[in-house]
Amino acid sequence: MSVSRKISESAVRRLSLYLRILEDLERKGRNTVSSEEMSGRSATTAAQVRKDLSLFGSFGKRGLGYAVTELAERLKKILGLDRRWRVALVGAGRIGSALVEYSGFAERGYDVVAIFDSDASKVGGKWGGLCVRDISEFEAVSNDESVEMVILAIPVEAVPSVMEHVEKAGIRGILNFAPTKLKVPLGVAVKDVNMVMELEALSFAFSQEDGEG
Amino acid sequence: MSVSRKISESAVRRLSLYLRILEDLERKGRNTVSSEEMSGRSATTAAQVRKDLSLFGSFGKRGLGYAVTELAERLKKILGLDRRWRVALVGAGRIGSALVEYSGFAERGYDVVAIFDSDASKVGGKWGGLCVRDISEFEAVSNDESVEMVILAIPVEAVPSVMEHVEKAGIRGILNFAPTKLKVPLGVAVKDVNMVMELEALSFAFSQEDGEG
DNA sequence: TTAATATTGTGAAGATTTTCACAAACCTAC
DNA sequence: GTAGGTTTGTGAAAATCTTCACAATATTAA
Repeated sequence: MSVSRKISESAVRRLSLYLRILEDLERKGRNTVSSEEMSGRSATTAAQVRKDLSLFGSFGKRGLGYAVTELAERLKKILGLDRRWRVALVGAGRIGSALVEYSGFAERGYDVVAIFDSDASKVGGKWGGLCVRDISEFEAVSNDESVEMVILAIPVEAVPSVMEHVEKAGIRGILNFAPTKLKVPLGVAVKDVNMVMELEALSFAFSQEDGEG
Repeated sequence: MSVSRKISESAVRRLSLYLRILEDLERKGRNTVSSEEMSGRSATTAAQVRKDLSLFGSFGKRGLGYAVTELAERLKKILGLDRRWRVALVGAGRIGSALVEYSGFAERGYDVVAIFDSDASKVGGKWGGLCVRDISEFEAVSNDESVEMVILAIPVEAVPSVMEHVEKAGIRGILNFAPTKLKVPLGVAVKDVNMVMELEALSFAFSQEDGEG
């Protein structure tokens, strides 16, 4: 089953959501689920659910629906969750702290195996069993530890110098919390998380309402 | 200038990004900027920039480009940033802590004016000048404090009971960090922030690469 | 004033995503 | 085995979003 089609970002996002729904159903002991029910829980349409899934194959049974456990397994595989990922955190600040302590990452297969900072007062400190390393050691350590992805929780000013290390180390996936668009070589995937932007979308929605009617 | 068209989510996201770029240019003392230059800094095309802006009016000068400061002001107004917003934080945990300490919110006009939790050991504690209140006080306090938006940084289990309070208080904007799709009445805007989902998109990108070629 | 150059604003074309609608497939009951 | 009810998978249609391409407009220089 080779997938040569390009899958849209929103489709991937929905797949994540479907997986979460399936895992909930699994906990509740459900065996099968229809696209109709999935759509009800995910703010889409049944047709959308079926179309999304059909991008990767034919997982359901007509007249019956989808086998919860089996579909969950398939989605995990599709999303690359049938293995563990080795992740490095860069930036031992507030956000970094919240992330490292958050169990959700480990549950999903993402293991934080190294933490870096450039602040001398933080380097050497222990964070949940890990020693905070100086950013200058990034290439060496991330190589030793087979780091595959990086979580960037640093201020905008620090981005250029940190990105040099990250590039040199050949990292190909970045979860970026810095409110700036990263310049990365081809083949490196970046996902931006920007909470201010989300709030702006909320106040935009309000402003629109008020401006009309 | 009434805007009856529906503006897409991605367009709003780009507007936020344009604003950030403009503010950077402003700091650097630039007076004008072309759609070409904006596109270079925002991973879109010049045509996209112009189209996005033209949804709200005609802000540029042909042959010259856009006046940096003026356009920034316009965008602020469009995004509802020409005023301050009163925000309540629900959930005095790790994520909540990181958010409250984060200066970016206040800089953009979002003031955290109340903090709530259901954990008795947290209630009464001081958080950056604010007293953590019990969630049962939500309606009363958020009414007194004229809360307009809520940041939900609570575990999934707590969502239903908290949402009851939020609904009753008539809140119309929610920034949701809980990894579940909220059920909200019509007219309530929700933005989801889900870091695990973003990581899943990254590992999906990797898995696709590996599966091909 | 006119020519040369730059850059916007925007219809129209193209691409992508979502929805529709229905044949095909499956289950249950009798 | 057949009828009746359900639900998938998927082409085709509709809707939405992005890119193209160029007339319109502004600036500068002579």
